[in-house]
Amino acid sequence: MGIELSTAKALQLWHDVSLHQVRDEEPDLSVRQLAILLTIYLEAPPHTVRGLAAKLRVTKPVITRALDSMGKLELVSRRRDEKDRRNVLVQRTVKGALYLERFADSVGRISSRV
Amino acid sequence: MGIELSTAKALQLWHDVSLHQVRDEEPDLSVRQLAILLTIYLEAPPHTVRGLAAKLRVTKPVITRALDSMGKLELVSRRRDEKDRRNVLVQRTVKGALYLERFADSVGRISSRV
DNA sequence: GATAATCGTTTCGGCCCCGGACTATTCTTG
DNA sequence: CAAGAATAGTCCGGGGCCGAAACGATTATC
Repeated sequence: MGIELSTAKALQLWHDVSLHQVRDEEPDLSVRQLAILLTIYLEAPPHTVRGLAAKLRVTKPVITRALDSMGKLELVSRRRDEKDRRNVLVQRTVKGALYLERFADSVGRISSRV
Repeated sequence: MGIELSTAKALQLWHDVSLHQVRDEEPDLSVRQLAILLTIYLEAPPHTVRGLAAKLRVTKPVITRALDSMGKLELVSRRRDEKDRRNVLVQRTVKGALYLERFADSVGRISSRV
């Protein structure tokens, strides 16, 4: 019921988007960072370090470091959970939403040409 | 005409594919490496270091290093151009073709669920 | 209240990538 | 044939990311 992307078109789309991403001097996110960012913005909160690590099947420091670097770019923010102060709640930001909006727009534009 | 990917579906597709890519510990390619690999396989040869660097708007060492690491994985190979021995011709390999085929298949499978 | 479990972070040594500058080789030009 | 241009590779100091392990803070268990 989905998009029905043929093999050739899938590769062409990935090629064009990757090229666009590499060329653009946007803050270059790694595959892992982008996966984390998209999970935070597309899946229902709350998001914790441990939960993200389990979902991506990576170790906790990977999440901590990615949140550090994306936090510097203000794409995400952190807040202590007051109910259980061991937890950190990862939160969305305006800049992060705009970043993904731009990204989705460029994918959409490119896909209409593939 | 193209694929007509809506903004929401574009993000969902990228999320699912990135997640799949991060989880599967396939030889982990960076965004740049994947862009180079796709360019080699989708655009018409010949491919030289200088040409790839210009197309991606990165420096030459980036291409050399990426070819080194992807060469170790046997995803691409290099050959001297006998017509002009200053040039190196980047060539496709069976493993590289299979790698991209698997990648495209997973994108196709995921897109049909988005 | 003492002990154990949980959570996020930090530390550690190692590895890879970055771009600018430089080198070696191979044409091209005059 | 000599001088310069073009090409790919290498070197260098800097920086980021990696997983395992140790750590401090907090909560749960008994």
